[in-house]
Amino acid sequence: MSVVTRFAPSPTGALHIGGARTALFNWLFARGNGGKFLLRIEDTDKARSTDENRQAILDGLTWLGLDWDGEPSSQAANAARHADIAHELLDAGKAYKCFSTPEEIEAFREKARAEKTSTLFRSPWRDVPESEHPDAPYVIRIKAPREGSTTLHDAVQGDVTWANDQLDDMILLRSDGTPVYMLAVVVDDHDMGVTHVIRGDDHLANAFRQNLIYEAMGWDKPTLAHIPLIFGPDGKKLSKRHGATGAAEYQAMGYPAAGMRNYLARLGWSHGDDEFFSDAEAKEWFNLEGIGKSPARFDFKKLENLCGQHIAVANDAALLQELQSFRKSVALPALTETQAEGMLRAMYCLKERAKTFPELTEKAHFVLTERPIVPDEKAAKQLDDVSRGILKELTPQLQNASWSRDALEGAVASTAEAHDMKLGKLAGPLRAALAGRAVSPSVFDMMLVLGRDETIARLKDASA
RNA sequence: GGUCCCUUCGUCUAUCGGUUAGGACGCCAGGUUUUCAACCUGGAAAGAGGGGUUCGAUUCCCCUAGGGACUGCCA
Repeated sequence: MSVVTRFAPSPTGALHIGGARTALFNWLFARGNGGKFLLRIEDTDKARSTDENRQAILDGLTWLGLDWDGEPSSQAANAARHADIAHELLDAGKAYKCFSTPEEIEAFREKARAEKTSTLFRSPWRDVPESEHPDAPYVIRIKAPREGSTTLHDAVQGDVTWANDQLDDMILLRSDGTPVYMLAVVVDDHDMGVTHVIRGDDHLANAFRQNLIYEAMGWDKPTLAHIPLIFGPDGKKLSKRHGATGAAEYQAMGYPAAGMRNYLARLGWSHGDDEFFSDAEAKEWFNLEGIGKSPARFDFKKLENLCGQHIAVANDAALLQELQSFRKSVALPALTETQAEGMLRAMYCLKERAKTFPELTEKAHFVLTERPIVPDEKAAKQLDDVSRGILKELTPQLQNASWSRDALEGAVASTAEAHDMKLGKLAGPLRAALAGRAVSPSVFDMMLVLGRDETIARLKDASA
C-alpha cells in the first residue's frame, strides 16, 4: 500500500509555524516513501474561514517549498457526502436523533461544572423510539459505547488507552443539517485514501472520538502519529507575544526556506546526531520512529545557525532568486539587472557570511550601490585626511598591478609597510572607500568583484 | 474538576538495562584574522524528586511535583 498523507489546515488564521512543521513532517514522510501529500482545507466553519487565510496558507507552504499533489480540496464542498454517512449511521442504528436544545445542554454543563461532576452530556434521546420523536429540530449523534475501554496505537505516543465512559455521543450533524468537523475529517481521510495521519497532539483525544466513526463504518484505520506542539523559548505555548507565530513572519525576517525546513525538521525529530542536512537526506531519513514525544521550544539562534549553513552551500543563482522573492515579500524593489549581475559575481564571498537575506543584502552593499559612494557614519570616520592621503598613494600602485588576489594583496601590504602600519589599519579606509561601510567582505574580494576600473574610480572619489 | 500525554546539559537531542551519559546551537577562554561572518583548540553544562524491579537503572513499574492537550451544534 502506498503512502498517502495530508495536511489539513483550517483557514481561520495564517499558517502557524507549528502547522508548518506538521505539513513538513507529512511532506517528508510522503516524499520519502514515494507516496502522495495531499492538501485539504478544513473550511467547515464558515463563520471563521476566509479566502485570504486560505491563500495565506497556500502561500506559506509554497514559500517553504512544500508542494502538494493535485488540487487542494475543500472540506465544505464534501458536506453532502458527510451528511450521507451520518444518515447511513442513523439508518444502521449506530447514531440517533437528539432533540436536546443547545440551551438545555448548556444548562446541564453549567450545573455539572458547579457540582464538579462530568460535563459529558448524556442525551436522553439515545434510546427513544422514532414513534416518540417530536416534530422539532434535532442533531444526529453517534452512539458511543459506555463500557470497556479503547486502546489506540499511535506511532509516536505508543499505546494509549481511554475508558469508553469518557467518550460522549458526539454530534455528527448539526441541527441545520451541516456536518461537524469530527465527522468530516474521518470521511474525507477515508475517501482520500489517507494512510498516515500525522498531526498535532492536540488531536490525540479526538482520535478516540473519530475512532468511533471508523468502527461504526467498518473502515480501515490509518496509522496515527500525534506530534507534540512547539513552544516558545520560555516553554509556554507559542503565541503572539513570542513575536513570530506565522510562517509568513519568518519569510519576512529573511530566513531561507531550506534552513527553515532543516530547523523545523530537527525540532522534535532526530536522525542520530545529524543536525545539518539537505532535503534529499531529510526525505530519505525521515520516519515516525524518530519523532520525540515531548514538546520542543523554538530556538532562534539555532535556526539562524542552520540558515547560515544553508546559505553558504546554496547555489548562487538559486540564492539570488530566493533573495528576489524575499524582497518581493517585504515590498522591497526587485534588484535591477545590474545589481543582480553584481550580486552573482560577489555571491562567492557573500554567502559564507550571512544567515538571513537582510544580512546578505547588507554585506552586498558594495556591489548594489553606485558611485558616488556615500559612506555611512562609521565608514566616514575611517576616511580622515591621513588615510585619504595613503589611499591616494595606493591608487596608482593598484592601477599597475595585475588584477590577481596575490598582486592586490602585495600592493596593499607594501603600501601599509611603507607607512609602518599593519594591513588591518589600511583595510579600514580601503573598505570605507570601496563599500561606504565598515562591514563588508574582504577588501580584496571586493576589488576582484568590482574590477580595476571601478575600484580605481572609487578610490579616486574617496581620496579626492 | 475529570481523562490522556510529556519530563536527559540554558535549548534541540543521542542512548533502545551495563557508556568517563555522546553530538549540535548558545555560552566562556584561547588562537587565527582585514571589519563582519566563518574557522581552529579547550572548557563549564543534564538524567525533576521519591520509591520499587534487577547483579546492574537515564532506560522497566508505581507515586509525587511541574508542564501540556482534550473536555463545543470550533476546527
